[in-house]
Amino acid sequence: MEETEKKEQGGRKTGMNGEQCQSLLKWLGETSLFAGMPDAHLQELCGIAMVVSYKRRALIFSAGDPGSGFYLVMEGRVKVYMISSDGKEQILHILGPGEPFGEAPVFAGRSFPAHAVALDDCRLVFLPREAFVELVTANPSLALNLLAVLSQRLRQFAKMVDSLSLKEVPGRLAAHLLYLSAKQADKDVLELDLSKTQLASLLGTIPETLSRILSKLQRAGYIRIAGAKVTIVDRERLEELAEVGRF
Amino acid sequence: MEETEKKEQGGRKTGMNGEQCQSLLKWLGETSLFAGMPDAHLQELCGIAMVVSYKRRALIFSAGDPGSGFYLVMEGRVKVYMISSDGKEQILHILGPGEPFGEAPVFAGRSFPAHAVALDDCRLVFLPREAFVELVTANPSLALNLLAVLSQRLRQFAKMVDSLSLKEVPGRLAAHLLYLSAKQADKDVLELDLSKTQLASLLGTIPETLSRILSKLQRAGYIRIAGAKVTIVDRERLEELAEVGRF
DNA sequence: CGATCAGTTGACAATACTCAAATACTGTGG
DNA sequence: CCACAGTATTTGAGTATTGTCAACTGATCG
Repeated sequence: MEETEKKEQGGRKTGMNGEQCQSLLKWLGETSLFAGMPDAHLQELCGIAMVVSYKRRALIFSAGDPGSGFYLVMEGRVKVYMISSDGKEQILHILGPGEPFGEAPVFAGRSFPAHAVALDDCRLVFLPREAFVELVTANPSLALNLLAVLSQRLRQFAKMVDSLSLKEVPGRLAAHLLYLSAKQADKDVLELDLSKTQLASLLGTIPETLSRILSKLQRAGYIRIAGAKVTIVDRERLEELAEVGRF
Repeated sequence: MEETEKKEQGGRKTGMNGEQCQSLLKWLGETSLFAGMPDAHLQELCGIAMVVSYKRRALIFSAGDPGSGFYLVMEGRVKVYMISSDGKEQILHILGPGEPFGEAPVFAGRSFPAHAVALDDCRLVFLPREAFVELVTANPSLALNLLAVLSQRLRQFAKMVDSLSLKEVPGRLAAHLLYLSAKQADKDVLELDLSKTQLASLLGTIPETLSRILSKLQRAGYIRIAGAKVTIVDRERLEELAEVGRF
């Protein structure tokens, strides 16, 4: 079946033939969440999994929506964020292939605490709550993987809280640039994977402020900017800045 | 045995006789983490658990310490916090009886991401990692409880990030007062359970700023302050303030 | 080609932090 | 029980960082 059928918010559920199911199984087995799970359990997982597609900018869920399950990113990137009453957004996470999101309502509370939209055209795996909980119950190693993922995320949040309250924007920016640098192959030439407006939201500030601080860092000889390409000129001082948190 | 023996940082391990072990078992069974666990497993748990005492202000662990296990608060309160390079602190959590802390390193990473100190004289249960992981493996319902606790904490953090970046101090303070109000029996007369300095740190600000904003709210007729006692005078407007985030 | 949106820059305002000092509070040793 | 030392809390004056508003440029997309 290549047929697609509409799901509420623009998501499209794709039916699977046997072959597609096989490849899904293989893919699931390679995610950190399901790594090391016996094939038999992966089979079951495939049985309850649905592949859904979202176009760039499509809303995946909103804060307050009942969380009937959670998602795993296959392709594309997803933004999880909150909005203040006057419309300003704070990005909580950007998730890429292999990463799960929306798990919180599966185990605690019953609704999503934040909003999620597709940053690119996306393919996601949706895992419905009940079936998934059964699977966790039957499968301790899955539970341990999950606990590891959530624990890791708690650490990230702790760092985020720390840097929001203890560091000024230049410090947060420096830390983010170094984070990108650590993730990439070319350690000194970074490609910003987000628009500067989105980056501002991730850093808890606004585009104007980010723009000013980027030029300030360039003038001071820390970095060089060319559109979305940022070159680290003086890594030492950038590290110092990320550490101290102020310019 | 009433004997106590020193543990590194001022913690004292208390040996148990059979009767004490029974009461520990009963207590564990009543925590949300271990609620619903069969007695047999609680027995095992008791076998690996150690009760430790910390005096007020004693350091329980520091960021970077290897996490050989995690804790459960029996009596007293514990503060989990981070420190900036210039010595300012940001409180991440205040934990009371029944609440676990330090779980992250058990499942992800190997070291504590934050510091923890006793706010009062405390009794804690310490659960060593290896033994505990085995227990989780053998006991799916424990895993689900744990997942619920971590998910709940993720929600809290999300809110914290949200309010740190999207709301100003008056908004965060208002939200906190309403939170206290919701937790207490007397809905309108609140007893601040933290010193104002500590409350400032929890709200991501400094004592001077908190002090000024408290008086500002009092002058504006939102609340009345008498030492550590805060009376909510105009709940509606306080809710409005917590919502909008600005004064 | 016009329209919308992302990014930049300037002028200004607001919020919160720093530093300093006065006062109140706490706990401890005598 | 008092005196003292060390904290907490409050207030003032000044500063700094960031947010707001507005204008302008340049890119992108129908």
